[in-house]
Amino acid sequence: MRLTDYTDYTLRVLMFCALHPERSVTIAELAESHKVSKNHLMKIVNDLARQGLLQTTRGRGGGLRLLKNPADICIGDVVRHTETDFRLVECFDISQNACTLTAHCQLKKVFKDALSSYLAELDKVTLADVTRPNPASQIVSLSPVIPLAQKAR
Amino acid sequence: MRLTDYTDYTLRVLMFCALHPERSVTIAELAESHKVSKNHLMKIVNDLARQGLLQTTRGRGGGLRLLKNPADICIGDVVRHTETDFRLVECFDISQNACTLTAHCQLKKVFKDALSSYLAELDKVTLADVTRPNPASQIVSLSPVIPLAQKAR
DNA sequence: TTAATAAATGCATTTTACATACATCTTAAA
DNA sequence: TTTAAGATGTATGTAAAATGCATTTATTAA
Repeated sequence: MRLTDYTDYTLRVLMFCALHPERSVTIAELAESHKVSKNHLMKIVNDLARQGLLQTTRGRGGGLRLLKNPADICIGDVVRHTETDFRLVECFDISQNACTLTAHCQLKKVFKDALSSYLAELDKVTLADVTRPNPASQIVSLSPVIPLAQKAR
Repeated sequence: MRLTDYTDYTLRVLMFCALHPERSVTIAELAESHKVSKNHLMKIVNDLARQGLLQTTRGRGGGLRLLKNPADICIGDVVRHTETDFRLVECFDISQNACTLTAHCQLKKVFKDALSSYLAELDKVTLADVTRPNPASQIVSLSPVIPLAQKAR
């Protein structure tokens, strides 16, 4: 039970854009700073653009910009879009339900409730929440940022 | 984001045993009735035995028996054992944390909370709960069970 | 004591989703 | 008109999961 890198990177792209609202961010820049395949990011960015979350402009000086206010972008919704396969137990998929315990099988409901609960938790949080510096992170940022900057080869 | 078949089958094995407390259940029987690889079930059964949930006896007349009361077997605990990879976002794994947004990254906590919430929901339910016939299932069981029985070739 | 039955174990193979790479095209700006 | 950016489609690589195969060990009944 794990989220895909796709979801992970999607959130990072959004966060990065949210942290640089004053300028255009390029895919190349994101790929470099996060050490991810450019091609992979391309698909992610493209999907986000189709969803209306990002504005993309091609050509020199182009790049990405958030189209919505970070406070209006809900993490739960992002994850619902990126995670395509929420199949939890076989009974979920009615078309190939081979469960011979059907009469007794209440697993469906149990896992459905658990998933709802999971997503409900994510729904409480917006992009603004996860990009706003918090007390703990302030401590981290006291240390020089040079090592991190150097990492971005 | 999906559970493995391993988890799915594990729960089915437990349910099947819980539904037949009066006798020994064999792996061959489970494999046939659930249309699953016997080998796969062997590993599952073996793991359950190691966890102390099942008693296994080899040889003629052998098979499986639940060692605990179904009401004492919590679905959340079962899933915690079978799902080995709960990695949600990269930051979860400190050893290879390459997140350059660390100072601002509160994703960790968000997904940790969501996961807790997910498992907490599963913790509310026991094996006894999911094997006890409920009103809805009674309706289902009104229809003849012959088609399902025939399916088990 | 031997044949049959059932689980235990280790290794090999297949499958599948995900990730990555490659190639080509389109758009826009300098 | 060249360069920088994203768009798109296809192909390949990869790792985890699932399955298959072969052998061993334990138990019971004939």
